[in-house]
Amino acid sequence: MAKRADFVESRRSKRRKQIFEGAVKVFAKKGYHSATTQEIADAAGLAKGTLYEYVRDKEEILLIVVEEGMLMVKSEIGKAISGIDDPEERMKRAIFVQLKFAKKYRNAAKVMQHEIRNLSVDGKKRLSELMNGQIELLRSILDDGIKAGRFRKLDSRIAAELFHHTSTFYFGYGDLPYQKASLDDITKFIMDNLIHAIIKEKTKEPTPVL
Amino acid sequence: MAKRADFVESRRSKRRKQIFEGAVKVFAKKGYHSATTQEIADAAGLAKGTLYEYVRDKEEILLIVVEEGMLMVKSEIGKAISGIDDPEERMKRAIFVQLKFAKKYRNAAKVMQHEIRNLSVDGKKRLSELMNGQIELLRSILDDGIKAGRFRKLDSRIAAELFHHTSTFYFGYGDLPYQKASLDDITKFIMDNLIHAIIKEKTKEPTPVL
Amino acid sequence: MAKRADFVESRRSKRRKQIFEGAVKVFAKKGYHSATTQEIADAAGLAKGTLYEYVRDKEEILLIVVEEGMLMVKSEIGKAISGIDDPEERMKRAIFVQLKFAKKYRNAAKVMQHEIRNLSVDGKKRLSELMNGQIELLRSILDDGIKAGRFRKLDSRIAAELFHHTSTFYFGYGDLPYQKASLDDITKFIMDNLIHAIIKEKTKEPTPVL
Amino acid sequence: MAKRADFVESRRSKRRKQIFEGAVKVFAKKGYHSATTQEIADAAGLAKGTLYEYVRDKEEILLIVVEEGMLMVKSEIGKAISGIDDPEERMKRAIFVQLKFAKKYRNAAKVMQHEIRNLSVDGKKRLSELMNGQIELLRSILDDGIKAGRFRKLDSRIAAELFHHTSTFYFGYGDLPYQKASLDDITKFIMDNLIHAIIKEKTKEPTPVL
DNA sequence: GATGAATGAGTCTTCATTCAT
DNA sequence: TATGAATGAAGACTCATTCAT
Repeated sequence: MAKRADFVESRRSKRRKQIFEGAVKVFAKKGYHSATTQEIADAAGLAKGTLYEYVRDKEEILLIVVEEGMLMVKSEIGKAISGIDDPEERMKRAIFVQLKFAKKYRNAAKVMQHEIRNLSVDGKKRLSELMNGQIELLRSILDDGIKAGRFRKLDSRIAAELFHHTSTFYFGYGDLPYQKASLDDITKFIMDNLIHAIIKEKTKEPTPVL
Repeated sequence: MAKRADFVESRRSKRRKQIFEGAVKVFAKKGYHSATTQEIADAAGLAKGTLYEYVRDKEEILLIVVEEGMLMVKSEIGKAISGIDDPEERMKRAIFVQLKFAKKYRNAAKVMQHEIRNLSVDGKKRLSELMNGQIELLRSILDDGIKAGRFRKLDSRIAAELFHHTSTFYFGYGDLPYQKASLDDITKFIMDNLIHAIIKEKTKEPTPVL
Repeated sequence: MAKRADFVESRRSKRRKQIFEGAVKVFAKKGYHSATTQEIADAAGLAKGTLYEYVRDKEEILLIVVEEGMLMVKSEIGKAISGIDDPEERMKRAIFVQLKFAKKYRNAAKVMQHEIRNLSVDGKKRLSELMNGQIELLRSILDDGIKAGRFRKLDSRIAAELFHHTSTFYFGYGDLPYQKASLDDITKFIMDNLIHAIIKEKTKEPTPVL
Repeated sequence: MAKRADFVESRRSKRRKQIFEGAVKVFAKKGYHSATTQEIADAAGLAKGTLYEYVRDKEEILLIVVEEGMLMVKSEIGKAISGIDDPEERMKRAIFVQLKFAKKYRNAAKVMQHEIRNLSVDGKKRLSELMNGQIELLRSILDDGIKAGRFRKLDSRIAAELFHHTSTFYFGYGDLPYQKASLDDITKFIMDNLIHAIIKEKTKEPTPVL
């Protein structure tokens, strides 16, 4: 039994958690570039030097934040749609999870939306796979719905990307003065209306005369 | 005839244009924070000191970029919908202009989407008004369509904000490796499908017998 | 008759006067280093470029201020002591002129006291001669008084330098929060007390008994 | 025993000392404004970044220099007059300490005299208290002497300020070409002559005839 | 002569990263 | 491992001086 190694590993993961939570707070308030490693270390309850024991450089901190956030959403979506068969319901739930996540992890979400572009090429690649996984999940839901004749015949990949993006919009909402709607109103709007973009309307066929 | 003043003014606006174009290039490639004033000056064909003759600080450069971009879109939308009455057509054209703009001024658009949050409170306020104007334009189109019974009865303000945001999504598209769709495909998708989120489906009323 | 040359010369001297007055205002408020040539030009009612028609560089502006100021004091002292014979009276008047000058040209005085050290070696030499002339004037008054048995036998050169410096103290007075005495009180103090440092006291010889 | 805290504190004060000594050298040679932080850091034997670990900004460096200098003089004066009762002797010693200090810390003194005006309002306030303390010390000596009938009845506050200033004159002496007297000669002059400005001359009272 | 736009060298200051303890 | 002092490269901004008009 690799008790020693386990102990080491558990400390590492505890530290990563600390860093994630500290960094989310700081990034959300000041953005990636304006945040200093000192502030992140403080928020994480670590010394600046210690930070660098667990992280190659500042970019890796951003990567931790984004990855950790993605994994959380993905896992929650998985739970939310398991056991559900109806495509429309599955789609709605998947979207709803993203919106719910935005409320709970507003800061991480904000960071994810805005700071991805600050990553290096390598960082983007590493992240791209995660986002791709999430989008493919949405896509599979859409494809099922199309096959079942419940959704419009559309490019499911693009639709998935757009839906994914729409929920990120929701994440950063409120930063600009003109953005005054409540998050709940936006949720409702998306669930009630945007969904029509994909659902095939049941056009009431004119009942035959006679 | 204030010839002198005119000359001075025309030079100022020429310089602002130079700065706009230089800054757009640099911001698009490196983002606001990573761009240096030296790089912007170089791209604008000005000396660093000259830059500061026309701009209070780095933030004002960003503001110029965003404002100029907004004004361009606004003016193009205005032209595109003038003389058109049909709400659906107006809406489609408004969206199409935004998408077209994204192709032409890809860099400015990218900057607008990503760097707004880097503005100071004052800068955000100044910008917020511009964005608000644009959103209100979309909203009025939606309201007309709702009144005419062509659009679903929905919260037109939120719808306008979402549409506005959706087109900005399009702007930054392509930055991440997984984003492989062509811009034309996305345009088509939005025009063909997303529009259903607002259009009231024409349930074919049974034509009256006789 | 060199009319043309005269005209040119009169404009030059008019400009120097403008520069002197503008620079005094600006230097007094901000000090030599913190003053910009733009501010000086503005205060002088000239364009920045025009300033450089009359002045080699910024240092020469300081030189103009200091020289002009010195010449003014010197000329006023000359007038004040002409026709007076009593050494004590002459000394008092010389000092008084310096103090009076300080009230009238407070700004120039402040500048003179503080910014001389900012001059280049050449500038210092040029100025040093002027100050030296003023000190020698005081010294000659002191020497006369010593010869006449009215002043203590002291190193008249050092005494002159110290008196000269004492009045410059007066110039900058009030800049620091603790300096609360009125200028008039200080004048009175110097005239009434400091003068005893040089005057030979008439020790009342005990009148012989009988 | 707070050994750790002590160690930290001792390093801080060691660094402040280094900065004080480096800055004094540089300021004395070039003045506050012309000195660069790089030069100061070099003179202090620190990296530029390290400088800013111990100092908020350039102004604080000046403040350190002036404060440290003041404290040194104050402490030396205290030692010099302790145990002495005769007012004239106390006054002479106080002055002498200032003069002696000028020889030993010529550079610091020069800086103190010239650069105080470059301080911000806050800096001036902070410093003003220190100078005030020193002046009040001189004043108390003067007041004692007046009460004892040894000094002329004069405004002791103004006298203290003037004496304080007179010794600062001595500090910067030698900068201008015309200033050729030796420091020792000036010391002698002040001790022998300037003191008469305050001392009440002993008019030999006729000894009562029995 | 007068002007003020243009220039770029020069400065302060910040902050990611290293490393001795 | 943990720490935080030390480092210096990098960047925003200023301003004396020049020069085309």
